Amino acid sequence: MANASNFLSKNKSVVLYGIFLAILLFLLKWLELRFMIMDHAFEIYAGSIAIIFTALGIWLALKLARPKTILIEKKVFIEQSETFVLDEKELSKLNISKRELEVLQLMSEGLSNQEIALKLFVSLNTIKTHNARLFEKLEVKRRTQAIETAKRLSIIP
Amino acid sequence: MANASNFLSKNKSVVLYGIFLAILLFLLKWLELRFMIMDHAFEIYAGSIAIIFTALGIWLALKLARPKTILIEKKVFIEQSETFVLDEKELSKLNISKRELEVLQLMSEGLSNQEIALKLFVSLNTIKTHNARLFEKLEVKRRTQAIETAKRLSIIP
DNA sequence: TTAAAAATCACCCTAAAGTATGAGCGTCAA
DNA sequence: TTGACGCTCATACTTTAGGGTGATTTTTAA
Repeated sequence: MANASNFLSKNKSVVLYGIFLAILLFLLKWLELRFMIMDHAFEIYAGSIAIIFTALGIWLALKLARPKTILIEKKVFIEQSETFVLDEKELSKLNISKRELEVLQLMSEGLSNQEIALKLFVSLNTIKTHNARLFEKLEVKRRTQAIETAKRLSIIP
Repeated sequence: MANASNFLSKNKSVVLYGIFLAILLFLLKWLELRFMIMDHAFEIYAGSIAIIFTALGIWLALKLARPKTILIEKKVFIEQSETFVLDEKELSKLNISKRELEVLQLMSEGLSNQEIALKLFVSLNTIKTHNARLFEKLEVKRRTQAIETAKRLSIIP
């Protein structure tokens, strides 16, 4: 859509130029006929043409050249929850298992160990074991630190 | 590599202009020949000069013009940490004091109550009292929930 | 100035979290 | 098949977190 109008506006210049050129040529022709200087001042004539057309070329080029600088800064505000992509590299680097990640996510939602255990149909002790391994792998001492670190590393949203 | 085709597509108008010019000149020539107005040699010469210098002008303009148009499309995914603005309305609505907010922030950084106490030069019991009030105001039961809720409400980054 | 809110701290108790160690079971690749 | 790994669970213990209550001292606002 923008291409079409763009092209038109550019072509308009071409058309204008063409008209201008025609007028100019006819003017020159008229001058020729009027003063009959063709044979005597040929160099002047040719020089004029050269200068005029050079200027025309420059004008045309500048006119048709693309706008100087278009800096489109597209700011995309998207919430983390929408944007979140799990950093699998980090995950495998830290060697965190699926189950551990699951526990970590529930932990970050504010669930207690008991609640996590109930949700995952396992015992409280199992969750504690997962936690211990998680803290070891994330090199932290508390669940709050684990959450903080995991979020920073894009392991959880 | 891509420059050549790029140049062509970008300067389609210029090429079109050249063709238009040629057609125009030939048209004029044809008119001349048809009506036998002038000597042919000069016309061809002048036309050549016009074409050459127009091309020169275009070339000059394009060559000397400022560096190619820079079109930057910058997608800025603004991170929470950069964007964070404290929701003061929520804060006053919940009636959370400055000190409590301070404790909440340190809490969210993964610090233990003891560490927070040391950092703020107060006793552990004081922190516990702050916590209790915080949990009450945020209507949560655990620090992890407090952090989760506070982040959701934009009370902490 | 005076009441209300904020900040401080203590004590006691319970609940939850975290540590350490050991072990059973299933899967999957070498 | 064997050994590494993941998941599970247990017991025992320590530490931290949280609840309840009461109290003192600043700060702040009416």
